[in-house]
Amino acid sequence: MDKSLLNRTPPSWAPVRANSVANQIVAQVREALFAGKLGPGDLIGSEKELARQFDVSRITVRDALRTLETMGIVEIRVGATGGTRIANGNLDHFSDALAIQFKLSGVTEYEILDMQIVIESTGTELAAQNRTEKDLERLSQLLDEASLVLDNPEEFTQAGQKFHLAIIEASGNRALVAQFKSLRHVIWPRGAKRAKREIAEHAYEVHQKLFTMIKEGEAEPARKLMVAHLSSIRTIAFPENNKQSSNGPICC
Amino acid sequence: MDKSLLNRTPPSWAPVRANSVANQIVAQVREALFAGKLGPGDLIGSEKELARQFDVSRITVRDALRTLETMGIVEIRVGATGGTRIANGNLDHFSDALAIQFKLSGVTEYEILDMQIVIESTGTELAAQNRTEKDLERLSQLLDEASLVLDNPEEFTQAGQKFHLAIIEASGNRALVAQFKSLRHVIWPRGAKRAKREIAEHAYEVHQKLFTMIKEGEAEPARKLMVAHLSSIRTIAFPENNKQSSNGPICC
DNA sequence: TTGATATAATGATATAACAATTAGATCATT
DNA sequence: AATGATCTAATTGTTATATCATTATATCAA
Repeated sequence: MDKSLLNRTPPSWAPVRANSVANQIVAQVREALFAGKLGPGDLIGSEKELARQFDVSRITVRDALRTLETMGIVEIRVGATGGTRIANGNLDHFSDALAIQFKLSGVTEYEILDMQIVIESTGTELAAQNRTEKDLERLSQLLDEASLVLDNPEEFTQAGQKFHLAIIEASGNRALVAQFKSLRHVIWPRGAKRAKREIAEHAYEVHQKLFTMIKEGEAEPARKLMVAHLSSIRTIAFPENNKQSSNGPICC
Repeated sequence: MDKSLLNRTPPSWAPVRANSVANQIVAQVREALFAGKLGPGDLIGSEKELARQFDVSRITVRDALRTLETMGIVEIRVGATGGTRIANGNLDHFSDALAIQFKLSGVTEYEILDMQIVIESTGTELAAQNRTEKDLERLSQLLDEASLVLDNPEEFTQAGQKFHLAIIEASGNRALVAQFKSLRHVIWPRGAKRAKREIAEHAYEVHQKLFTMIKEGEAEPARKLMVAHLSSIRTIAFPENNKQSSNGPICC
């Protein structure tokens, strides 16, 4: 990296902010990452060093680093031996970002609910095909935990969510997990809807069946059961608008 | 927003950076957005105003704004009547962010390709169910455009991608559109793969069939054809690794 | 009415300084 | 020698002040 790489006199027609010095630094680090010149854990340098290398002020470097940090490209640590390093991937950042865009774009709850059914049923099908022994252990453990809190609506709901996530993770597709997480926050934003005892028992039974199907590799039955399960949850969570999705039935 | 909302003396056990003043400002704006107190287009204020409101320096405000901007929550404009506003959703920027995270996380091409097939086949199915007359017009128009550039690999590829996007948009589910877009350029960053004449003709025929099925509401056939179509594209684009996805067949 | 110009608001960048945090070195004590 | 306290240097976090570049609006002249 060298200051000579910075274009201090960009074409006049270009927007200002896109060509800011800070953004040029961001672009350079990004490109170095995709070119394989930088990888997770690599030290980029301290703010002072970078300011000297690029021949810009610390403020400008900070702007760039803040952007890179928010993108999840770098991690910043304070103190001695601190500084900026290439981050390890964290897909949760992306899920958060996508969730924000849903909010800003005015995507409705129904659209998201429909997508949840799509993603989660697919994940269930894949889980039945690809689950490892470790996945099964995890699912079994979560089932046990849930069985202990059947009378505690809040904790049971939480345990149930963990179970659902564990199923998706058992699919073996991290891209799918990332998309799933981006949709997850929507259903229970208020943490309000709580499962009463009888409802919890029913959900627990379904979870047990799902576990068996996934264990036995019964992909299509597992998928169908998950679709029914989620539709049932939707009915409980959104009783006021129990009409079918405006888009008609989703798959199957 | 008021400076009294900033916690200047956080618990000593908490990590430093998470409690930085700048990050507290970020959190406040974010929460205001999700609480509905702020919406797209709302003016947050200028750096100077915000610095006064929060009783912090301009630099600190800038740090926060830069983060919010990278998150896609705000848009910043320079000049008179400039300042920071809550952004409109922009999903296209995210493929970049997602591609970076996939890269850093070591997510494989296969996981991404599988996910693309899931999203796109589902979108096709929904399009056959929910497409409007306007959607059909758009699709028809794009078909016509593609037919004119069968001999121009680059333009045909571009037209084809537009057609695929239009199908997804015809699904009527913006969350699905968002997820589609987020995966879209992850693998083909430069629109590199080009279709030769015979391949283009075949793709064009498939697109025509897809159009007819979507028009006639034949959801399941349309889905299956799209899966086959994408698998075919994958074979062309990734001939070296034509083995089946490590996770086994996806759905259907 | 139109077009050029001045003005004021705003972000972008620079410089200097101090505060808070952190890892590692140093040193005293047992 | 081991241990714990303390010091030190490096680094990010924050503040203050100033200047430059950009941009919408107002003003004014033709």
